[in-house]
Amino acid sequence: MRARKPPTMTDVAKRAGVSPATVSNVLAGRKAVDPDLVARVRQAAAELDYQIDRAASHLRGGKSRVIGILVPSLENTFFTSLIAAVERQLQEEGYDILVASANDDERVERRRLAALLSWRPAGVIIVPAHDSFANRDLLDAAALPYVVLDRVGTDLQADIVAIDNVQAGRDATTHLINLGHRDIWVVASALKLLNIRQRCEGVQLACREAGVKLPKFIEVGMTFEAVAESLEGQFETSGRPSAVIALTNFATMAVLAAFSKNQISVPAEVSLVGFDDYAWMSASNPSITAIRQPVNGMGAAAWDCLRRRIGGDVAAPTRHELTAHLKIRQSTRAVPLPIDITQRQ
Amino acid sequence: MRARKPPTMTDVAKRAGVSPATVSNVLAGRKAVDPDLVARVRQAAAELDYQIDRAASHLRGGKSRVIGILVPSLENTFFTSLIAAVERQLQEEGYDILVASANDDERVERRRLAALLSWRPAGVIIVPAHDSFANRDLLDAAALPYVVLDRVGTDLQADIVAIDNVQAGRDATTHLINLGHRDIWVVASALKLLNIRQRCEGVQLACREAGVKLPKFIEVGMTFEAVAESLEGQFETSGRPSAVIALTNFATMAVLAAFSKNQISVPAEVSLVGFDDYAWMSASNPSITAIRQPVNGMGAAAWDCLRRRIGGDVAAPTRHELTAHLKIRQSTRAVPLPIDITQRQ
DNA sequence: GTGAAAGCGCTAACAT
DNA sequence: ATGTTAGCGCTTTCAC
Repeated sequence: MRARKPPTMTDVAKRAGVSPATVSNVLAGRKAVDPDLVARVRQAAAELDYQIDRAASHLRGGKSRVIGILVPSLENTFFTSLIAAVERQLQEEGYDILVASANDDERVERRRLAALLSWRPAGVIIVPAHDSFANRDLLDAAALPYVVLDRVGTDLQADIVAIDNVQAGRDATTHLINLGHRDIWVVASALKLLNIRQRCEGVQLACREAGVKLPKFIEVGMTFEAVAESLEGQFETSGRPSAVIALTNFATMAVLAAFSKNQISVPAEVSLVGFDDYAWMSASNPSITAIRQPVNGMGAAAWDCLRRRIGGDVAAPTRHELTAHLKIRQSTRAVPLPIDITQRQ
Repeated sequence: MRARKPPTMTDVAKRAGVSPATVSNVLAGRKAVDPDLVARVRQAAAELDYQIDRAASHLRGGKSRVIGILVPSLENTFFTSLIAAVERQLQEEGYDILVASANDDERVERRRLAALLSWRPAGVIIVPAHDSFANRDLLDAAALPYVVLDRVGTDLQADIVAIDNVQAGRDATTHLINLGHRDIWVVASALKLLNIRQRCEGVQLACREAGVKLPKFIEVGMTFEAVAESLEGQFETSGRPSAVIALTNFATMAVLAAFSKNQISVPAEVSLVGFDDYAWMSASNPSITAIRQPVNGMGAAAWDCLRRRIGGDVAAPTRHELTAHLKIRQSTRAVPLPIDITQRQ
């Protein structure tokens, strides 16, 4: 199971009766080579099951064909879907991906990023653990192309791919307002992340546009238990909302769990708009109305941008903003009672 | 954003006034070095933000500190959780992971595997796309350690980490039988995968042990629509079961969706045991009784095994079989009517 | 169009 | 204990 060393380019060259340089040229298709030699080289390579050593190729050539991908967590489907989308694109062009998780911790992120960089990848795609993105200095120092996904500070001088979070928040809210909801709660694990704040902004915007009172924003923590507790506390002090917007896929699950625990029925008693669109949301009963982020589009856009940079594009950093779309299902419905117009503010 | 080259070991050596070899020894902690020089080297490295070039290190040293991970799909949470578990272990020991998806296609798997191997990783962890695992020849030819996860043929001469699928199927079934269920359907996207067949075996075993009639096994396809159609067809010809066991997490979702579409209430009308335990299953209403695979344990076992091999262990291939545990929630409940004893066979 | 030779950044053997 | 040297497998001038 160990020991036997893979054939080298020199082995192939000997077998084909040519020089290593020619083998290199044939296999990389870099220079014009006599068709006869091409055939001999290809056959020798096939016979030996030759596979180029990418590390050596990289070392000498300075070009690597690996991309580093660093995400805050590999336990969150949103990030792994992003990785899936990127991998789908990359592999077609002969690239591979080094994947690492920051485990939601900026110090871990720094360590993992350094590790990825030590492979001298052709580029990096990163979803920062925090939107301050303190570790970008490593990327800048490494002087390689990178794309920042999803969580992004405003003033970042870098290529960015994100969704229009304000619009996403606005669409969700407008949908609920159109259904007659006036008492909306907005729930997120943490309100400090920029993309979450932007979603909140969109919510407020929609309310102001409709002349509806602003919703309550609730930060609920990172575990199902914490979320249930927060919400139960809110129920006691403020009664119950007519609708809830959950701003992440985790929040969506946690709110559902809390409702289920408190025997609050969706959508009969409370409507729910979730975030991110995953299979379980359509399987769930009721199926969940959700804001669907274009994960594939984001992955494709990131790679598109990165490839251009690797190719030498030196244009100013770009910001790709994709649009999230509301997928309406069963978890939202019109408020059953006539709207009390005096509630408007 | 490009151009600037990272400092090399020679740069560090010059700055510290020592030889490159000493820098190497200090940084790798391989040989005893004078504390004074150690300090100088470390400082020089820090000042230059030196990061070792792992490709070069690998080329020269023959040891790589990358592990290739190949899974059938990156869209399935089960596989990405496995990756997360492995990454968590690996990174602590300075390893990184190259990740690739076979996209459920053996030919793609072959290409991706070849790509991973061309990095000459220290080892490979693979969940084969099919349990025939035709592509293992590539791995054997590469003569490097690898661990096969989850989907495994019986006679495989390799290190294997899997769960006891028979036991898992048996536990699910026994639970239902104990609740009085006698008319059980077993649902899977595809019945040909070995681990699925083993789960089915466990189901039959439990039935025979309890003297209960064997369940109906239904292959339902890979999309929600296909699953709903299959099940609806079965309802027409065979009526409805009192309980369903879904043998994968996808099947679990799809069955739920089909029930929801046909307004079949869980668990009032039908009990449901799902497979794999994910957050949404506890958030769902009703929460889903499920067979929980020890994903972290599997990842840890795989790395444990692989690391030993990398370290030179040449013992005979081992098979690590972990146990899946039934997590009982709300989607299963006792049949409401007294059991008709005449139904027993 | 092809080959010879140099060298990418590092580590392991050897010499000091 | 440290430095010198050679060379991992490849690509890239530069001769021919």
